[in-house]
Amino acid sequence: MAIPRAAQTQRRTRIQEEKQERILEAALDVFSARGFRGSTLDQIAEAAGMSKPNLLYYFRTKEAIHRQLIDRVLFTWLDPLKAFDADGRPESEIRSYIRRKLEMSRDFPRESRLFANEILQGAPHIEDELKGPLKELVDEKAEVIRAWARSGKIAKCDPYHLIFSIWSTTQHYADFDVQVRAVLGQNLSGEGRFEDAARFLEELFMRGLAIPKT
Amino acid sequence: MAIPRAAQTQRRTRIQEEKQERILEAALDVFSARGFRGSTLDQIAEAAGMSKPNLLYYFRTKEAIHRQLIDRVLFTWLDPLKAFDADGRPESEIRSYIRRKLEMSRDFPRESRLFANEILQGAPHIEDELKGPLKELVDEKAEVIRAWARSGKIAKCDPYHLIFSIWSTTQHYADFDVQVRAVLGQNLSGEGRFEDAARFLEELFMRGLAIPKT
DNA sequence: CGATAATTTGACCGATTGGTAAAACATGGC
DNA sequence: GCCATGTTTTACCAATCGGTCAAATTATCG
Repeated sequence: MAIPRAAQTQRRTRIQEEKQERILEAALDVFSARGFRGSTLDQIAEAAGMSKPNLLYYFRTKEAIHRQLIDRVLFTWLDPLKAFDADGRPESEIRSYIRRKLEMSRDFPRESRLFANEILQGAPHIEDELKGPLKELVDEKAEVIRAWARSGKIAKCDPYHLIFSIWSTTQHYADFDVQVRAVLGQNLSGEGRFEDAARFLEELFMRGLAIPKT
Repeated sequence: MAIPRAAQTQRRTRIQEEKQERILEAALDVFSARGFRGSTLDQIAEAAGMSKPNLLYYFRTKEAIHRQLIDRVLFTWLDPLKAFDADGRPESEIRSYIRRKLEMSRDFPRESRLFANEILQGAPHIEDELKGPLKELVDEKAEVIRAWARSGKIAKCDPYHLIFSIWSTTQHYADFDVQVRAVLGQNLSGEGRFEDAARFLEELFMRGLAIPKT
């Protein structure tokens, strides 16, 4: 009898964990490139090098795979923002936040696109997480930024839109990679584009937030 | 006999044009919300208030509908950038470009999301348009910006990444609308958020591009 | 009116979808 | 060796997919 359906029991053998990891790896490839609805279990199974029923032995449904991926991404996605330190120097905090987000676009483009796909399509699976943990974290950090502005350490600005602009500019290089490459052309679309982007964005935000010298 | 398949002949009656318009309207709703692969002809047909075979009488395939939508969006999407005037004052040109792009996110969010969906999934249908017309236009305008920087009218910066950052920050409010609303919460997520965004972005870019006073 | 062309629809098709059943296979402890 | 547990595969299913077809319906026009 095959009662236990690996996914249901608490993870046991290392074999199970390895297989589940292989599936998630494959699913990340497929989901991030084609969206949830556009992806098929056959594609994921093939990418994971196993049969479809075997895949469904480790995850009960297509949604279960997607859900677990999204949960992971959401968690690691918030990490750089958490590191935002109220006691640090505003300039270096913002600068390193930009750099870290940009590094994530460079090193984890699939995760970024998975998340973007989800939001684009109305975030049907994670609306609660957005309105809950994400909002709370952003609220907290927005207050930090606002305090910096009040005490004259940076220019007065709307902290929420500042955060949005850092998110959008950095994630752009992962989510719109095809467009970026197409526009920059062959000679400029190498990995150096991330260096250029970092330089540009840091200057833009540093100047944009510097206290105007009176 | 039903020889003429409205889509194949040159458009004739006004009825045909109206029906095709209704289909494109409905398809924009569906495609922008669910992506190409995630959308079904039945959904589009229902949204357009007609049967599926009737829909296929006006467009031969699902792809044909999508293609026409994409072509339209691509065209109107380039419009604000085309208006970028080399002879204008840099400050007002950039400022009004930002404003115009932001207005498009506010007034045509579906079009923005349709485009975003396409790019996110690797732009399988429009790679040529990106590498051709889009790249050429951006190259041209990038040269304008570079000239402004050389002649000291704005700060020195990479013009391509400047354009990318304007694209990403403004389109963010359409493509990631759900997230923006969730983070801002009920009280702040009204239409006023576009005003706030405009104020923030204009200041950010104006300060970020201003010549540092020596 | 009648006739011809344009439009709309119900029934249907093969392919693919997410998912299941059950048997075959592997593995490890005794 | 044995049996029990865990894993994988073959065969299959109902539902849905994009799309076709022929018949029914509606406009158009003399």
